Order: sequence, then C-alpha cells, then structure tokens
Amino acid sequence: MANGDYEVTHNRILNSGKKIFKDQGFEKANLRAICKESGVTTGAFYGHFDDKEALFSELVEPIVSQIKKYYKMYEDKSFDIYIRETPITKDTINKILESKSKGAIEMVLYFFENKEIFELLIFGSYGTKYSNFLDEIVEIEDKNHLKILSLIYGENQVKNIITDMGIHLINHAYYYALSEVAVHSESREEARLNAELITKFFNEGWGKIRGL
Amino acid sequence: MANGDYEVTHNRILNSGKKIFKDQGFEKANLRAICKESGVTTGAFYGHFDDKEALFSELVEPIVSQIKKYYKMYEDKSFDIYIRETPITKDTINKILESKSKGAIEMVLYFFENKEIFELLIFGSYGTKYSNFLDEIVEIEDKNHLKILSLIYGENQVKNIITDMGIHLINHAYYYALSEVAVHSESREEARLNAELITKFFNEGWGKIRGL
Amino acid sequence: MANGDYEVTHNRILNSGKKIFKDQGFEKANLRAICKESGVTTGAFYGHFDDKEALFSELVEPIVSQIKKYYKMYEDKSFDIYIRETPITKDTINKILESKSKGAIEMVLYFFENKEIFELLIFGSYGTKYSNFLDEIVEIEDKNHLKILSLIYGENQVKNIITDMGIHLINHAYYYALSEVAVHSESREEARLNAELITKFFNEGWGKIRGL
Amino acid sequence: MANGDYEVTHNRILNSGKKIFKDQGFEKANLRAICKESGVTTGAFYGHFDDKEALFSELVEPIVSQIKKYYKMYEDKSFDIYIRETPITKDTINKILESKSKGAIEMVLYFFENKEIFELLIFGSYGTKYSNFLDEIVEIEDKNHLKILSLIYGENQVKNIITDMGIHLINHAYYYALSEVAVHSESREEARLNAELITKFFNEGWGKIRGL
DNA sequence: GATGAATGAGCCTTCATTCAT
DNA sequence: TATGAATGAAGGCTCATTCAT
Repeated sequence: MANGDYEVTHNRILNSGKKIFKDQGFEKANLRAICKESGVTTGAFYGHFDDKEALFSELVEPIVSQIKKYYKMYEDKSFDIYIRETPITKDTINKILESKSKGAIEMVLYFFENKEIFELLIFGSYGTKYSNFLDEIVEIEDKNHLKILSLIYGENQVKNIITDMGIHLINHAYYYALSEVAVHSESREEARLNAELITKFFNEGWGKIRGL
Repeated sequence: MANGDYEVTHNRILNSGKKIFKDQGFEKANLRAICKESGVTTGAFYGHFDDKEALFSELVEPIVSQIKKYYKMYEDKSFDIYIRETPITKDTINKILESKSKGAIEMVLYFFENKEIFELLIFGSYGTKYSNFLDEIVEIEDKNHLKILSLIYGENQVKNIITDMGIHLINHAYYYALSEVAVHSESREEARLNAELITKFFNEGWGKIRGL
Repeated sequence: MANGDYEVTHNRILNSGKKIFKDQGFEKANLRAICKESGVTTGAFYGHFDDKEALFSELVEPIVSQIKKYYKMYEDKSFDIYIRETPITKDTINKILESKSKGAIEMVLYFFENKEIFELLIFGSYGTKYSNFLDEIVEIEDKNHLKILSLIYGENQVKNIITDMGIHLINHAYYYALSEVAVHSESREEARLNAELITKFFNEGWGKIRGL
Repeated sequence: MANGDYEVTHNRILNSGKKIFKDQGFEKANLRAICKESGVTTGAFYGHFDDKEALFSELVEPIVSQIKKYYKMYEDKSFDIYIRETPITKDTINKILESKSKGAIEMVLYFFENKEIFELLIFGSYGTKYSNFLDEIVEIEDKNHLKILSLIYGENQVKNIITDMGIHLINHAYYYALSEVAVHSESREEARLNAELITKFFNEGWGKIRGL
C-alpha cells in the first residue's frame, strides 16, 4: 500500500464501509473485510477511526444531524403556533397539516439524495446506537400529532378520536413507508411521486379519523 | 437432568428457545444459554435439533405453514372468482375487499393468539431464512391486489391508477402495521380494535386511489 | 487432545498458569502460551475460566482468603484487648508484641508452604486486582501499630515518637522482607530462621524507637 | 510543530516521557501518547531516540551513572582500608559504619533532588533493563557489608554471625525503605528526617546482630 | 531531519458445533 | 441417547516501529 494521502485512505475506508455495511449490516460486517476492500491494514484503520462503530457513525452522522436540526426547527415553529393562536381555526390546522406533508416529502427527497447513507442508517444500523433511530423519530411525530389533534379537539377529547397506540401505529407505518420510498426509488422524480402517493394516502386516512 | 421423556426435554428446549430468541433475537441468542435455561447439555441439544436455526424453525414453522396454507387457499379462491365472473360487478369487488379486510383482521387475531411465536418470526428472525418472511407475504398481497385492481380497471389500465411500487409500499406499511398490532396489543379486544383502525385507515386510502 | 476429565484439564491449566505467570508475571503472560503448555485450545480454556484474570484469581485466592481470615481474627482479638485493659501494663504490651512476632513468623511459614502461589500474588500480580495486595496488608499493619503505640504513649503523644510515614516505611520494609523470606528460602527451616532474624532485627529497631 | 531547535524538541520529548512513564510505568506507557504530549510525530521521535527504551534510558541514565560512580569510588576506598589496616580497630569500624550511614542519607537527599527520575528508575522501570536496578545495588551493598563483617570477625567467622541471605534480606529492606523515603517525602527536610529514622532503625538492628 | 500514514503480528475473547465416552 | 469438554476459526482491537514523501 503506497503511503498515501490521509484523506484518500480515509475516503477509501468510508466507501468500503458504506458498501459492506449496506450489504451485510453493521453487525455482520467484518472489519478485516472492510480493510481488505480498502486496501488497508487493520492497524491503519484505527489511525482513521476509533472503532468499527465510529466508521458507521461518521458515515451516518451528517444525515442524523440534519434530521435532528429539522426536528429542532420544526418543534420550535409548531410550539410557536400552538401558544399564539387560540382558538385555532380550521384554516390554520389545514396549513399546519399541509406544511407537515410538504416537509415530509422534502425530507424524502433529501434522503433520496443520500440514499445509500440513509439506507445504512435505517436498515443497516442493527448493533449500533442508531438501531432505533426511526422509532425515535416516529415518537417525536407521535407527540406532534397529538398536539395537533389537541388543537382541534381539545386535550381531553383526543382520546375519543384515537388512542396513543393508534397514532403510533399509523405514524410508524407512514415513516417506514417514506423510508422505503427514499431507499427504493430509482429516480428523484419517482421518489417524489411515491412520497406524494404515500402522503396523500395517509392524509386520506387521517381525514377519515379526524373528520367524523 | 433426569433422563426424562424425549418429548419433555424437547419442549423444554423449545420453551427456552422461544424465550431467549424473543428477548435477544436469533442472531444474538447464545445457544449455550438456551441449553442452560432448558437444563440440557449442548450435546443433547443436537440430539433434538440439527442446529440453532432448526430450533428456530421448529418454533416458527406452525405459524408459517398456517400462513402459507391461508395464502394457498386465498389464492385459489381469488383465482376462482377471477375466472368465473366477467365482467365483474362493483358489488363483487366490494365483497372481495370486505372479505379481505375481514381476513386481515382475523389473521391479526390469530397472530395475537400466538403472539410470542409471531413476534419471533417477524421481529427476531434476523439471521435465519425467515428474515424476509413478512416481505414475502407482502409480495403475495401485492400480486393479489394487482389482480383485484385488474378486475376493476382491466389489466392494462391499472398502471394509470398506481404503480407496482406504489402498491407494494402501501401493502408493506399495512402488513407491518398489522404485525405491530398483533405484537403490541395487550388484549384480544385491543388487538381487534387496533386491527380495525388500521384496516379502515388503509381502506380509506385505497378508496381514494381507486375512486379517481 | 483426548476428551479428558474436567478436573484433569482444569488442573493442567492451573499448573501451566502458575508456571507461566510466575515466570513472566500476569501482564506479560500469554494466554495462548498457557493453553499450549496445557495442551488445550483457547476455546477449552474459556470452558474452565472466565478470563485470564480468573485463572490468576483461582490460583491465588486460597492464600488471599487465608490472609484475610487471619487479619479479621487478629483485628478482633487486638481490639478486644484494647478495650478491656486500661491502663495497660508493660507486660501486656510485651505479650502483644511477642504474639505479633510469632504470628508474623508463622505466616511466613505458611507462605513458604505455598511458595509459588505466594510469589505469584506478591511479585507477579501486576495488572490484576491483587497488584497492591501487600501494600494493603502493610496499611492494616500501620493501623495496628498505631493502636499499640497509642496504648503505650496515649493517642496524642504517639506523634512525638514517630510519624505515620515513619511507621509505614518501617512496616513496608518489614513485610516486604518477610515476603522475600517466604519466596527465596529453600527449606522450611531456612524460612523460619530468616523470618526470626528479620523479626528480631526489626524488633530491635522498634525497641529503640519506643525506648526513648 | 515549528521547526524548533533539535535540543528543544529533544527536551520536550524527555519531559513528556518523564511525566507519562512516571504516571503509568514504562510498560503501560503509550509511545504515541508521549509523542502527542510532546507535540512531536512518531517519526520525529525516532530521530531523537532509537526506541521507547532509549527514551527511558536517557531519562534515567544520569542518575544511574552517578550511582555507579559512587559505588566505584566507594568500592576503591573500602578496599583500600581493608588491605592497609590489619588488625582493624573498633574505632575504624565505627568510622566506616558512620561514613556508610552518612553516605546513605546523602544519597537519599540526592535522590530526593531528582525525585521524579529516581521514582521512574525504581518504580517505573518494569519492562526495561533497569527493572532490577535496586536489586543490583543491594547486591553490591551485600558484598560491602560482608567485607566489613569480615574485617571485624575474620572471613571465616562471619557465617556464624549471619548468612549471606540474611545480609541480603536486611539490605534489601533497607534500600527499598530509603528509596521510598526519597520518592514519598514532600520536602528535603522530611526526606532527611525519614532517612535518618530508617538508618538509625537499621543500625540498631545491625548493632544487635554484630555486637551482642 | 521531519512527517504521519501504514504496518502486521499479536492480544484476549466468543461461540456454534463436534465427538469420545 | 446423553454428556460436556474440546474444537478452532473468527472477531474487534493495540501498538512499537517503519518508510515513502
């Protein structure tokens, strides 16, 4: 192995890691195999990453922090509306829901742009601290959803509309479906269409639940 | 270990396997721990099962074959209708759909009755040949769904309504949600209510898709 | 390797461990070398011991618990005298000191009987939880010594006789010397004579310190 | 790292080595950590020292050679007396012993002035060629002691007074105690007092053995 | 000279499976 | 058929040292 550029080797390891983690998942992926694929010794690996999970983290962290940033932002904004306008008009509700839908679709597109990494994060992270990442997001969405429903029906009436578990089941299905869209769509356009399909589909269901 | 009945020992291993596979998943479960829990030596284990996966299979196989039987039956029946009645009436379609929904809910209840095994099969099978079991079911449902849509719109028009991937995404979400219902509901009644909620929710979405 | 008796293999490992730990110390000792020496695979090793340190512990623990037992007993007895007789007579002091000396010599003889293990514990335990074992004993002795001096001079006057550090320095020297006696004497008789020499030597020094 | 003076860098490495070797001992000390602490690359390190042990040696060598010089000197002088004055007077013996004691105390003070390095040499050298350094000194002292006792009792009578091993055990205890004094005293004054305490203590013991 | 990425043998440990008894 | 000790390849990781630039 030529005594190469740090960054070149680093990226070679990142690429091998991405490939092998994607193929086999974090748990099954063999560090020596990643090193071999990168044309690097195991010793060299540890000059670039603290351990196996650090490689995974470095691959996945950009997308993770982006998502966290998004939720931070979203939470603040949502809370803002929540305290300022009471009573809430139907129009406001619709705006919130529409903005949520648009946000979801844009997120899918962002994930699509980072397909491989996103796939890693969602479907290959078993054995890492990210293994429940999507579930954590779903839980945030559960809370947000509950807030919105509380705006509409009042905090005490929500439970007559749907249970907490009901909300969770539907959100879980929704966000996993969107994840699949990001991972399995072949083009940006296809991703957008699929995300819109799923979103409309779920909005319809929510409409039914809310509407009556 | 008293030289007990073969069957007694066999069942003890099955029970320990069920417990430990459920807690840790197939992959992480330690065979020695299962043996210890059963009060059986590793050598004895291999008198009962070919290997670790054989234990998992035996646990899971009853439910698997039940499901397969169900789909075999369903397929035949569906195909039956398909060839016998043309042109198809709206009423027939509705009957088919309703029967599908009912079938789904009953399936959830059946899974709920076999909660632990079902959980194993769906959420603990990573590393076994069953790791894609639910996906395989979803694929069958995709085909069924396509048949139904073909009955309504004609085989050539379906693609104007929804893509194959669209069908798959929605079905995937649907069956995963139903699986969660079976696994996480605390009572049969709760399972039924949740299954009905999810089913109505998804029917609403499908109605929208079909309706246009 | 014949599929041998558990105990036979266990002892073979213990013996190899004793030998190699003694030669190289815990830290430098190579587990594979111990296994090779025992004619056992590394896998087999872990059927007998939890890890490298567990082997060391099992070798050393009998002597450790014996010593602890001795100090437990000694402490109780010493404390007993301390509370019962006040003011203390010179005669009592002498009896305590003589009993301490006799105890020390007997301990050396006990260690001599367990030479190899004792050597392991005192001089080969770097890297284990026993690495400061002798220091811990010395600290106990420091406290005991302080008690005795307090009996003679009163708690407040001791510091005019000798500092805490002074006590510690001398005790440290004493117990290391006794350890060397146990480890390097070739016969029980030699061990006894050396232990007596060291003890008389140190008693003389203490006499001088006390005497003024 | 600014392309500093060779010597500046060299000293920085020496200082980091001193610090880290003292904290962790030679064996456990990590060369990369030493380099990092010095702000030097590993490559650069090997421009300054042949290997890890060479760094240790350079730190410790000044004190080592000083000690060797001392013993060389001492040996010559002692030998001198031995051949010149026969029969030896009691007064001469006392002078020799007193000078030895004074020498020991001064040595402790010298070690105290070089505390850190001395601590390295005596308590942190496991894994280097210095690991038995103090033992080697003790052996020299054993020989010197034997010479003195031979002067007093005649070469053939010494063995009636004390065995070689007895001498060694006591000397070992003595020099280890003095080493502890140098390392653990907080001030020069404390070091002197402790060294005097230990020396008087041991002289008392020797007096008993010799004289009476 | 200095750089610092790379080396690679070595470490302890795990675990499904085998097989002599 | 049951036993359970033994297998042995594989795992992630460490670190003094080397060497192309």
